[in-house]
Amino acid sequence: MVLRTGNADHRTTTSGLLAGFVGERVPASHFKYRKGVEIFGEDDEAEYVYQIQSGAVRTYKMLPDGRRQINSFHLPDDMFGFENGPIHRFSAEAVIETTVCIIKRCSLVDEMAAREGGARDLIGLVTSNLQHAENHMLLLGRKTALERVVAFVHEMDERQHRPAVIRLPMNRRDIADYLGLTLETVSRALSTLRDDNILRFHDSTQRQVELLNRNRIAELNA
Amino acid sequence: MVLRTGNADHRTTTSGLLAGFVGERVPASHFKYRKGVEIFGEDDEAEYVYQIQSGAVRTYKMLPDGRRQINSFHLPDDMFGFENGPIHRFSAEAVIETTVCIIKRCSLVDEMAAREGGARDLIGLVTSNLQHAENHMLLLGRKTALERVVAFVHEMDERQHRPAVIRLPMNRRDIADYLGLTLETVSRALSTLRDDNILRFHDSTQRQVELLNRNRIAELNA
DNA sequence: CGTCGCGTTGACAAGGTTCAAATTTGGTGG
DNA sequence: CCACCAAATTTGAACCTTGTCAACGCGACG
Repeated sequence: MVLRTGNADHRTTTSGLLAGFVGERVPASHFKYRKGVEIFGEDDEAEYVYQIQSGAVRTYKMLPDGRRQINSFHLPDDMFGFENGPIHRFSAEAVIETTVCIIKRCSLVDEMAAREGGARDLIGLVTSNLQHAENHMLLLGRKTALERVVAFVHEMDERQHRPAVIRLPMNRRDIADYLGLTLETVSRALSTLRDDNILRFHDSTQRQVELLNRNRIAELNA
Repeated sequence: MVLRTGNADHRTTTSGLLAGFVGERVPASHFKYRKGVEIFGEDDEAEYVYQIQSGAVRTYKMLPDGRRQINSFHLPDDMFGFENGPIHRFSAEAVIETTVCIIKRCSLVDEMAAREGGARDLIGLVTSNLQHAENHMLLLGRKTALERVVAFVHEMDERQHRPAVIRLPMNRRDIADYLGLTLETVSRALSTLRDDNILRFHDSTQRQVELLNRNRIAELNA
């Protein structure tokens, strides 16, 4: 089975793809959102497509009683908010202070459709999201708490290109709502991994993680 | 990679969503798969796209130790197996005896791309899968066992156009692997719904379900 | 210097899983 | 036609992983 690291690989191509448009024929502007601010809500009109310049965004769905499921985290260069229909199917919020590049959805779609191979790129964009969702369903439906947390740090590691120290922009509750757990369970799993010398924290807020044993991580992630 | 032709009943006709294409310029044939037979495997070459004529198909991913997550069930007229890349990201099996219409992936994609608005249709196809996956992540990450089973019968009810009696082609284990539960938990939840007069079984194998109170179902499904 | 947000940890509860057994059904072969 | 067996489903009981509730520590910030 091929190891698919979320949609990180597609996302990088995506940024290049978008670079070919923005500023040439598709108007774009920049916006800044402060920590915790909503970018768009479920069922809002899908007017814009977003690309992150700095910061981090969570997209999520909620149940009426407040239970929340985060679909994905978006990091610099990632696009989000692309919809086929006229309505957003989920909400988006800034996890920390975030700068985004905003493109009008209709102009992007028109331009892409007109361009040679543009349709294929758009399908690739949606497909990479679908691929991530498929992997995440397997995680949510069938993995243990420890496996989920391992998968999470692995994903973050890959998406930050295996840095010396992973920086987590989100808090434990966000991680929990992404992994279908409680924040306490996430905390305990991370402590277990720390005690097993698989990772180490580099700051007092426990948001900077060094992976001490990527082999074990990859093993546990199988 | 293999197109299993062992029990094939080979013809060349057309129906359903693809009627606009198939038989005109895109060659198609029909195949029959017996209960439990694999249609394609994860990482197989994605040579064909499939549309169900009769029967039912499950698509799923597996972990090395055998844990399984079913992404979705496909019923008559549904398409499945469409990939952007050259490789299937999951496996597909016939839940019961199933007849499918098979189209070569490359010819379908070419034809769709050439056609006016065809690209949009393809994106819509992928998007509807993504939408289902997003809803399913919410279910897997945040819903209780009873809520999941309610959501399942609701989905089956809708997809069979609210029949007098829902016919479930899949067994309890399939339902469990779709909902991220065990087959025992699914059975217990269905028994609870039966005891609460929300549904009733119409046959000895408990595969035919009558919904006695669609309002309660819709409520619980919120 | 008090408060608040965030994270960790402990004790306990509970929802779901595991293991086991009984029942039913459908299929197969004698 | 009947005996036998495998597969599917239900149900019970024990167990365990995860959730819930609470306490505590720490740093940031007004």
